[in-house]
Amino acid sequence: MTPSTSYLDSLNDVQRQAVVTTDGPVLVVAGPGSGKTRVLTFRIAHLIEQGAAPWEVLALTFTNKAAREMKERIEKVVGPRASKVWAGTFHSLFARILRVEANHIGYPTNFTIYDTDDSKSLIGQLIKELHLNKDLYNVNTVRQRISSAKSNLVTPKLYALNEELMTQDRMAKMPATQKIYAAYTARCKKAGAMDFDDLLYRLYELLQSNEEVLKKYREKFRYVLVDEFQDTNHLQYAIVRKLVQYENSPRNICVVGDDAQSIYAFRGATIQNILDFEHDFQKFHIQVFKLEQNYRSTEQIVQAANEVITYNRRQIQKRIWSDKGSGQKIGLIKATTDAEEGKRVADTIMEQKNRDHLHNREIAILYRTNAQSRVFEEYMRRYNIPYRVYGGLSFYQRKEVKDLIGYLRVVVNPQDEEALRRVINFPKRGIGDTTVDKILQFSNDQGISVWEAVRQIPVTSGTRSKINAFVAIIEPARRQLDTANAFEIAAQVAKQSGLEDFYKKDNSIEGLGRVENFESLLSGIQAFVTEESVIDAGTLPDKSLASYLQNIALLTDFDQNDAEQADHVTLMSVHAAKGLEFKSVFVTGLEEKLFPSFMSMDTPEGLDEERRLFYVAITRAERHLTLSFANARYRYGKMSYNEPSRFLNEIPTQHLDHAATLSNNTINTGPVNTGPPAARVSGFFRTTANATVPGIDPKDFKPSPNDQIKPGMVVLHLKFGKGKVIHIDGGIAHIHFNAVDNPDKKIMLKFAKLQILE
DNA sequence: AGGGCGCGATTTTTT
DNA sequence: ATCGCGCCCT
Repeated sequence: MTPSTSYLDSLNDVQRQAVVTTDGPVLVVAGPGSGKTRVLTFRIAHLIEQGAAPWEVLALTFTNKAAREMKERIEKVVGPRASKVWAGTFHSLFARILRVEANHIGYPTNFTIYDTDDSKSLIGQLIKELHLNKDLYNVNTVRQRISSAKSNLVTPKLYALNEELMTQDRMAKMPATQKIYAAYTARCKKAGAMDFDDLLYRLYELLQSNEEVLKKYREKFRYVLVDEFQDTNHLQYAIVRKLVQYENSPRNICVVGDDAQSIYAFRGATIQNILDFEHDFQKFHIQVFKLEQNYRSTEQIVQAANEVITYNRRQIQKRIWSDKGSGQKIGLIKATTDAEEGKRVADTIMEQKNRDHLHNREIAILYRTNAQSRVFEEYMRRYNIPYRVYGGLSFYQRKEVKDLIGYLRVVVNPQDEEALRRVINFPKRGIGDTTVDKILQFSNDQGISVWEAVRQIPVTSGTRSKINAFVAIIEPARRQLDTANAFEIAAQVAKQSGLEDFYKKDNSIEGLGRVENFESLLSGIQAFVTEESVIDAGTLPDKSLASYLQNIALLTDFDQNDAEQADHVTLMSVHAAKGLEFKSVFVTGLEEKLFPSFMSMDTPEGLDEERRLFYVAITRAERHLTLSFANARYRYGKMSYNEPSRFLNEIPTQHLDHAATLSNNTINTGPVNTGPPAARVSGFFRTTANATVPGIDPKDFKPSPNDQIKPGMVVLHLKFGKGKVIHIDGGIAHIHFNAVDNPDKKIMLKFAKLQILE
């Protein structure tokens, strides 16, 4: 049978090579917008068309979204067979394997997945139990150390033997970190719980310790693909290697990545893996394909990106190119304040919507830190532009959601110590910290699970009846685990636990929001039992509570693509924008110490990562790219003044829209007397003109209450000087200033500081 | 057990 | 500014 290979026609030469080279190790270096996902999905489709069984293909991604996208696109080519492909995130696919094999490593197959909060809570508990000084032992720091140890295959034993780590801990005055790590590992195991790192580490352990299982999966996964390879950590690569690197292996491994888009080094990702991959598979005729044609952006944008990235030290040589024509130059907004930046971005969006007929959904505002979103939200509302902010607290991290999930977790796995601690006395039922501590201690002393401790611990009769009240919520639900579906149990627990009433009692605005979340969790569970498809089908093909919990443990907000169709402007951090594209992109807050972040700018590595982040940001744009910065912005409650970002200077001026720059330059002022002196010289962005109106000493300036400002008044503004209020309209004052080039300003009273003169 | 106050730090984030 | 914390007092 000659398989249909017409899908190959839509690929360029390099892409096609990367798709049809199905034997032996392949490294695909894929620049932004170069059709990476296309290559990956077509490659999988091609494998299947060439006779591979779908279930022999393992395709690993980082996000559920990427996995879903990939599956959908494979299905378009090969049909329903696509659902049998093992395509998913590292964590979800490994969890799926562990659900089957966990007993080989001393875990129950219904193990709980601890999220980051659970890990932190347990570490906090251990710091307490080990009588360590919590001023010296910071929970976050310890968790980081443990996480990074696991990601580097360092077990508690190896940790103790590692002089470097132990010395670091001693230097940081936390010499018992290894002890915490060891205790943490034991307690997770005792609770039948794996944290996110464990889903990887325990799989590695399994493959390492059990020849039979290793052989089984080596034979099963004849084709292995890894997306976003630059984001993998050592542990992930170790597992991949374990699966494909062995005697007589066909080594059908294909990794796809872009070193220039590595922006997660801060959480353990290492582009060293790309270099190691080349090295590790060199003698097996590794083939390297570079996808350099960019199908996303115009030349101005692509060339600017190329220039910027040359400032980085180490990189795989490549130069992306585009045949989409020169396109528009890159816009630049120089604002005096963050508020003005917000306004000018909103103005430009209005302009683009009118002139270029852009839809809201084709526009994105990107920033380095989530805190920057506020001003943009403000102006989007003011201009009536629909928008959506991504990031922040995810649905599943909300307290009211975690509370109910906590109960459900105890129902499914009563050994789950973290969930138990969370809910045993919430809503309050008179079981205090002292009692909870006693239970934990009893559990540890007697070597029994926390649940057995709850039931057996000898206590006063008053406490006993309170504990029994709690047991009476859990036990009946447990008895129904095999017969009732997830929703039936959840609805019952929501009532009996008192959680539902607790939240409904609160009539504050936030309280109503919590009720809403609580209910939408319940309806989500209902949807889970009624709907056919679930995100990662195959873990458990049933509607049980256990199955539900497994499904949501690895979900994030991003996966709730409810409003994805809606026509709104997107506001998100640059990190969150990775992998996305928009017709028009605004990269905002381009100031030293913000982007690049002050947290990263003292080391060359940190700065390089910030630059890659900038590279990612600008390559999100298809046609319109606008960069912006403010001379002054509110940060941490005070005004701060920073130089324009060095990254701006790294874009050749020929790509920048000077017309726009000049016409908007009228209010490009330096800081007003206060703030650090402008020390940095080079670079055409350096602000030279000081447009501050002479004769005003900020010390004498006393802003008047904004509600006293009325039309006809003469007011003083720190930057613009004296002006006359023409009229006020919806909180916006139209003021005519005398001393600036662009005299008519619309000023929002909410933000403005104006002093009434007459 | 729980509320309140004062202090300190402040990026990015998937699973 | 704001949030989270830890501690102390009721």
